[in-house]
Amino acid sequence: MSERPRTRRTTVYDVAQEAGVSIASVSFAFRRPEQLSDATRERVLEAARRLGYAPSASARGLARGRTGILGLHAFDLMLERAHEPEARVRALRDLHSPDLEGPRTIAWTETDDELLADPRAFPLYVDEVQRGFALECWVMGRPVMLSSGSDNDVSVADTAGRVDGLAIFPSEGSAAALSRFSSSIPIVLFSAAPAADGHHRVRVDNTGGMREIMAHLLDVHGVRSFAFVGRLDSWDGEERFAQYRESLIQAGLAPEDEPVDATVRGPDRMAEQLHALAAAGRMPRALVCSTDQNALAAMDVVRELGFRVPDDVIVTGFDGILAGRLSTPALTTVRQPMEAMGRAAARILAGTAGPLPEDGSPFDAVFAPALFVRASCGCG
Amino acid sequence: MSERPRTRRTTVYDVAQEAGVSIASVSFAFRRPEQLSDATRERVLEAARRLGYAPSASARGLARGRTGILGLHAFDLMLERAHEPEARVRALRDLHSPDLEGPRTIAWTETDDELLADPRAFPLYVDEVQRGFALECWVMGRPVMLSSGSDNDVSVADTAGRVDGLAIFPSEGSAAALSRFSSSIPIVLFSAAPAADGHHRVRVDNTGGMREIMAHLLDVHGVRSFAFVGRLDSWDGEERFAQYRESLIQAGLAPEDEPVDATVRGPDRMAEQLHALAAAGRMPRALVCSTDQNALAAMDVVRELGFRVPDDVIVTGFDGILAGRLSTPALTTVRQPMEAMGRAAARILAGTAGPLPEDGSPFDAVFAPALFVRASCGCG
DNA sequence: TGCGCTCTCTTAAGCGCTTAAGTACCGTAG
DNA sequence: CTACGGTACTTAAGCGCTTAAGAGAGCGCA
Repeated sequence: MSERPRTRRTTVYDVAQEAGVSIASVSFAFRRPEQLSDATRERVLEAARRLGYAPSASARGLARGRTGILGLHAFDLMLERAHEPEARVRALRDLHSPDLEGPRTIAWTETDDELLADPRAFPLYVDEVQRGFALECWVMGRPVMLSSGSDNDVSVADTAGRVDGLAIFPSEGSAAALSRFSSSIPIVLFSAAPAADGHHRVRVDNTGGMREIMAHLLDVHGVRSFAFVGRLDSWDGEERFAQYRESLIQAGLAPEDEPVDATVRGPDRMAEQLHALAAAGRMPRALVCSTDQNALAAMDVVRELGFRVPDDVIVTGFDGILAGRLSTPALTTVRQPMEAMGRAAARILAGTAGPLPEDGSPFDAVFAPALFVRASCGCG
Repeated sequence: MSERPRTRRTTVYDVAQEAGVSIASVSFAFRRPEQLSDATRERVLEAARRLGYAPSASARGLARGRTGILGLHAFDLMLERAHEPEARVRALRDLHSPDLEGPRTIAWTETDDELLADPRAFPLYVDEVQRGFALECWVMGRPVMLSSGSDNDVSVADTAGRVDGLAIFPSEGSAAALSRFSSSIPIVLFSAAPAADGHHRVRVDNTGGMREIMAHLLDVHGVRSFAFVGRLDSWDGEERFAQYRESLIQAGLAPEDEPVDATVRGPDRMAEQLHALAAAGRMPRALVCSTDQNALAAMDVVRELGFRVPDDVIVTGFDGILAGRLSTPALTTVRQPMEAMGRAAARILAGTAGPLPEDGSPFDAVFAPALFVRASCGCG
């Protein structure tokens, strides 16, 4: 441990003794100041200040039955991110090994900088949503708890036990684990399948967004050969792929049955598949990607294969993260109102989101995205 | 309220009854699995799963004497940010007024997008530090609590009562309020004055960083007329201004006594002062700014006055935020290893930062910054 | 057969608050 | 002088866990 022996925490008992009152009066001094005479209240507060009294949130939470905290949970956020720019993993380990000691200067290299300030690693979709969530909580005067963990029951239960309400970026198998808790605390799932589990939903209109992208490519650019890059392991991915296919069918084109697999974890199959398409001389005119991250990765691969973007191959994204605005060419995409979605989740959990639907069903807040036409499709 | 009547929280008693064991066994099933027979443990866990049991963190925290959470607190972060791009304030209010209701689509305008995705508002210095802090906590398997509030005693005490350790971006008057708690929980202050209060410090080498900037301007560009833009309301500001003056004196130049005041709250006096300098025909060759945010604001004003950057006036920053890389011209600045600093704070609080200095004094981790020469000084 | 040991599980005492209910006191009305 | 109501404060019972200490069963061994 890095800490010297600490003095026992100051409690209500200490303050009560110091101020010559009962512990109830100490509690009242903070929670119901109007119930005490000015003199007593001041005496108590002064004693508390003198003793460095910090009321135990655990005790308060236990007595009151709620913690006052709203939580935002992401499954394995760390791992997902650690794997992406492969170098990140190294960075994490390195920071673990050298012990910090005493007052000393910690050197820092440019390599680290390039790594740490990479907009392709931060801020991503979750970061912007998280920011909205946190801002809204602060406006309400509530602290926020951010957690990340695997989607096993224990981890989820543990998180659920710490908060009055929980917003979650769900993972593939987590829905079942989550529904279990929505009877005791409100749960908001971002971009999750409709469920009879009683949890609320905050999501973007994937169908509308994808329809806009496809309309732009079909009508403005007259594209007739497509491929979809992404995964079907999330509700967002499924909806986007479904509308992609729908749009092609409407246009009289035959969509493929499977997307080009763009996993961000494990071996990258996307490059392999794009290479295969190129080798077969069947590289499509447009790559419609499920996310901006997928799109940026796809652009790299496509260029590696000797194609120019957008001249030879058009690439589009989905989400509207900062990195897509900064890339060359800038990414044509559909932007989600991420901060607003985070805020909405917080308000739903806090119970300040307005009346529930009449029929007693949970909230299902669907946000409209906005098309941003930029250079990666040949416009702008 | 937005919530339907919720069922009472499931407790150890419920699980114990369901599984036909004592409450101690329920606790052991989670905390000391090896002390139970496989059969019993499974029976308990199954019952817990069936009942949707989420152990109360409040009760656990009370019984154990610690919460397991590390906290990061910023004073009035909201206000500070709300004031900066004036429009943000409006954005916040607007999001409060319209009630979300039932399943419905929430429209979203381009105006909002331009506002919300502005890199000059996010990510800033605190965001990058916060990210490092959160990542490190997650690596350790701990949740993070983020809070923001005024620097009155009650707010600080309240936050301190929720966590096992607290990292803080201090405000001007908060030091006194904070030192009071460092005897009961470890406290890390970012960029704070040395203090005998027993709190730890994580900071950047302001002196070294400013010396590098000044050497570059003096030696490479031969600048002989300067002004410093910033505030002296923080330790960082003080140190940077002090070294700025020192460098000028070393170069045989006479520094001014007061910086150009670049407040981000309340009326902006910087524009006024720069206008005055320009009117007097005394606009300096280089504006050395205390932060990147100050520098970006200064560039706006300088250009408004008809000067070109860097041709007429050189502008430099400090921090290395993303917005400075994206501005035109890109900002010559000194970059702090913000993520690493956030990580260091988390490790110090968790007690995994290595042994304390022999003499029992707290940690004082000083990070070396790195000079990034870009276009705003005429290089790059 | 009895003793001690291990393994498994239970009993029960808190942890530090909040709060309903109770008490003491004072001023005023009857 | 008593009755009464209001104010200011105290008493004491939890809230749902953790954990030290204890109990009981089963086992090996003398």
